[in-house]
Amino acid sequence: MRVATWNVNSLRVRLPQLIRWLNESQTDVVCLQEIKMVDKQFPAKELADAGWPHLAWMGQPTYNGVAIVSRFPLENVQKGFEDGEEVDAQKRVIAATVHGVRIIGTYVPNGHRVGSDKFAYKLRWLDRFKRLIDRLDPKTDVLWCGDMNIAPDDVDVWDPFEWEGKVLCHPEERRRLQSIVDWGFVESFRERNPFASQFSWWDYRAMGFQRNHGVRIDHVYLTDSLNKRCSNVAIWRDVRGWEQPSDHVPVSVDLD
DNA sequence: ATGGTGGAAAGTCCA
Repeated sequence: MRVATWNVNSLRVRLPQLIRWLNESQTDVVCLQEIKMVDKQFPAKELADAGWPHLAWMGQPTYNGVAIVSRFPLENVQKGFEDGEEVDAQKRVIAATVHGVRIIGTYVPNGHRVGSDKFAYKLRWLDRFKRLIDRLDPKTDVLWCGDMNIAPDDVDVWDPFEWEGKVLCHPEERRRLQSIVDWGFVESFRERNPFASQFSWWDYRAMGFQRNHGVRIDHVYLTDSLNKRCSNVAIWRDVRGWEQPSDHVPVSVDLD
């Protein structure tokens, strides 16, 4: 089973690319972020006709929005935190079980600038997500993927000196990510590529992709049982060079 | 250089 994550930056604009990429990559399940549409706009028929009929989505006007697109049935779909706390107006979490694997897709807040209200929201959001993970069992098959908006280490940034202490790299967000990982996750890409500097996002501005000014902020985390079943991790860099690309590329894992 | 480009949506907000 191939499972992936992709921040599409508008599913309306990127739908042809999504269907093309699903076919070329033969991906079975993909978690999407930034679909940027309300629920009634979701292209369920188009995706079903293309061969991915099992769908869950949670949109909002203009911003955010997450979805799961699958060849296989989705069970126990969860939309949002569903933790009894105040409902988050920003739609950033969706989960479902596929063939016994609990798949959680997230669009972690960007945080804008360190010290801003948005950065404080990002840290609160990560604390709340940690509590969601704490309610699960690390001995079960859990896959957490998405646009994490955090570069875990300096090697995940094109210029770590330029980025030091800034949003995506600040110690406070890295510490929170690590505390979630410490619950019982392995970061699938870094586990298999200890020293590789490969990126998943490049700024549209200032020729970011052409100059390879990128960061690796899209990740797939696996519990130990799933990590043992993982035979491959891929960052689909070429997709960034397609016509009218998202600023992010897909990241996939293969589970035997 | 607090810029730049792209997307939603119709003047800005967000990344």
